[in-house]
Amino acid sequence: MNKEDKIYEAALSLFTTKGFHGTPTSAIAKTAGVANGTLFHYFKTKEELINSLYIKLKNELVVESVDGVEKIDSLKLKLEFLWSKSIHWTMTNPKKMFFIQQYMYSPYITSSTQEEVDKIKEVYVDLIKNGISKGEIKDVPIDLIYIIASQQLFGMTQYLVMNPEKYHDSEFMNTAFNLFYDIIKKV
Amino acid sequence: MNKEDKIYEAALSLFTTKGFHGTPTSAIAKTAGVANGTLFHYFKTKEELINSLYIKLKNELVVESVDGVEKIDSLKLKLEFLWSKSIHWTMTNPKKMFFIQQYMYSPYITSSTQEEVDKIKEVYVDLIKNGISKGEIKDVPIDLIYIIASQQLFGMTQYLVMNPEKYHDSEFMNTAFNLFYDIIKKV
Amino acid sequence: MNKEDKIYEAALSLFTTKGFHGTPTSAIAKTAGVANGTLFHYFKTKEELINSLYIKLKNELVVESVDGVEKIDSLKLKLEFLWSKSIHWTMTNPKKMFFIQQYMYSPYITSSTQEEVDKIKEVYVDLIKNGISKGEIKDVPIDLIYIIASQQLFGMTQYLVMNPEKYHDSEFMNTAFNLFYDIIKKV
Amino acid sequence: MNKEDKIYEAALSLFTTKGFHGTPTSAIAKTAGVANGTLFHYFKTKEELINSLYIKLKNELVVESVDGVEKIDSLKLKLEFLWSKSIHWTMTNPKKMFFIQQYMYSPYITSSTQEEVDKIKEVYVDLIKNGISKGEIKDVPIDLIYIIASQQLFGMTQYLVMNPEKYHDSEFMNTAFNLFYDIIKKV
DNA sequence: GATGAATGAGGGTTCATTCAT
DNA sequence: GATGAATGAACCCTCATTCAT
Repeated sequence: MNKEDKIYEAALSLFTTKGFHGTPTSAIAKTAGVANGTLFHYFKTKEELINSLYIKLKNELVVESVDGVEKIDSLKLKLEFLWSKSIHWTMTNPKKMFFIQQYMYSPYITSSTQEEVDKIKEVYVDLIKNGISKGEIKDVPIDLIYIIASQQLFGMTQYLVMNPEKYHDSEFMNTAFNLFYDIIKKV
Repeated sequence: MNKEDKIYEAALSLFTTKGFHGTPTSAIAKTAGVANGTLFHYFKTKEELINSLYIKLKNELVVESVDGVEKIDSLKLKLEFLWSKSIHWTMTNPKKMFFIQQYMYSPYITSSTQEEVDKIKEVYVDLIKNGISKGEIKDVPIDLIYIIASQQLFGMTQYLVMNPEKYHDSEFMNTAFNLFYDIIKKV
Repeated sequence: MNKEDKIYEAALSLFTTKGFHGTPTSAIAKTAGVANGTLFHYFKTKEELINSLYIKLKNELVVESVDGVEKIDSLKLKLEFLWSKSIHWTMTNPKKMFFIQQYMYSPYITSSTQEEVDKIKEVYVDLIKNGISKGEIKDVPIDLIYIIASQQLFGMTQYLVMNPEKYHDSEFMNTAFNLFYDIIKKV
Repeated sequence: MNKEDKIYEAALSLFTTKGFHGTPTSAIAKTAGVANGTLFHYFKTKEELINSLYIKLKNELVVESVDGVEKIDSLKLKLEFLWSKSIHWTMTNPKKMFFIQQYMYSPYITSSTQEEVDKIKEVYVDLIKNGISKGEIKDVPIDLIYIIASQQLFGMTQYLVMNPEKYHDSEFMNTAFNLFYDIIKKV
């Protein structure tokens, strides 16, 4: 792994377990196995590091979830595809999802980062808009749908991380998806 | 107001706007109008302060939401009562709710605090159990229901804080509650 | 015991084990079982407390050692009497002797305290002068004799505190005294 | 001089004149001409600094006193050599000896430091053992001899620091050594 | 690019002392 | 006399960041 990625990895691990201010840059450098100053070659400041990491992970989540969705026709199946891919990513990378949840509303994440991340979510917003215009999704403000859907997804991932055996229980996972889909689908 | 409460108030305001480590204890003391050392007379450490504040607010939310619910019979109405009281508390104390959401998963909140707070949620868990046994709520793991319901409520409060005019739109609020209730009610 | 003495006792115990600056006045008050402010009724400052304690203990050592010496005639026996009484006081009050040794050269003990304590030692100085003029003690500067004799005594008490069984071995104690007396006696 | 040594030098000077707690680390750094943080680059804590300094000085005293002693045959001459070299070191470095005496029994010096320093004294202990077995030194517990001999030496240095002109009075110095040697030599 | 010694501002916390009760 | 809440100056130490190598 190159040094930049080693730094990302160390930062992810330490920020989630010790918090932003509980993690000295020296500890990140040590864990990453690089010199103290090296960190500042790749990231101008500690804040730049956490913001870059945040964007990187959000992107990763979306990119991995979205890959292949265009081949599916039905809206419900598209949503199920995205939902299960997102869940899969979380189960494979629990620390990453935990990081996202933890820093989502933190003051370390700048508004410019928020804006950049907001662009990524367009993929989902378009899908919802489409669903509403086709009458498959409730005609409720898109922001609200988006917020509630993501919160719901986060809730589910939290539950699965605490009860990982359920992840392989396909009956449960089916119920779980419906718990998600029922909120937004038009009756 | 006594000095302890003044410190709580200042801490709430500063922690939500500047973050935990962005808030020097000196700033809290100054805002509270007390001497620096006084803060440490009431709270052994800065971490003890944020944990105490967290417990206090969680308690306040539950106590104020629950007050009066015992007079209601129907489960759905009970839930609506709790839901709207919770929303009401949030709209009246947006900073407090924001604080709770922001620090919920932060490493500053110790596991012993989490345990103490978990006791409070028993009120809700009992209600859900009851609903399940009466066949009014989906027979899904209680933990899951609880997580998803609270996440959903948080999502809604976020939306309302950003769009406060909707709070007085009773049609919207009705839809909103159903968005919540539909997830958990047995079909 | 009255409060002043309780404070002295607590201070002695804490100053020897934790040091002057390692002992908050609050800890002294707590150990003494009095209120924080009470300490400052009896001693204007923390420094006044340690100085008073030092003087008190030095006095106690001399007073208890000297009591009865006037009835003895021979110089050697007078010295043996003082020596064994001093050793006895140390074995009975090891903490007190340890305190004296520890703070003897510390900057917390003011020069005015040193002067006051120096007056006490006149008893011994007179004895030495007398011995020199009678040709029983080496004709060496009195200051030197005094310093060396006390250091030697301190050395012996240290050894006895570490090997308390020797204290009851009268043969050893006899040798020990001669180790002391041989230095100063004229050959 | 390198920065570490500058810090040692400043610490020695300030600790002896102002005491441990009377010396802020900031004052040490300023006197040493380095930045505040630099001190903590070399010594994790203020306590580590004083302990390192203590060990360093004790070592220095022994190393400088012992150098050359192996070329001497007679026990008495060996002792005289060590004694006068120790006195010489003290007269050349009075602050250093004062520091050692002042902190010897202080609670800042940890027991692990004491243990490390105790190893150094083996050189002297071997000499004493040897002397006892050859019948030249009194057959008294070695610990006792060691304690008393060092206390006596300390006493002498104290006297000489207060009366430095005596240091060049060879008759006095001769008497002084005998005052030391008489205690331990077998009659 | 990589290093790590050096920096110094900043912050949490302590604690001797005061004073109203 | 006795209390203990309140004070705020002072201090140890941390740590993001720089820069000469």
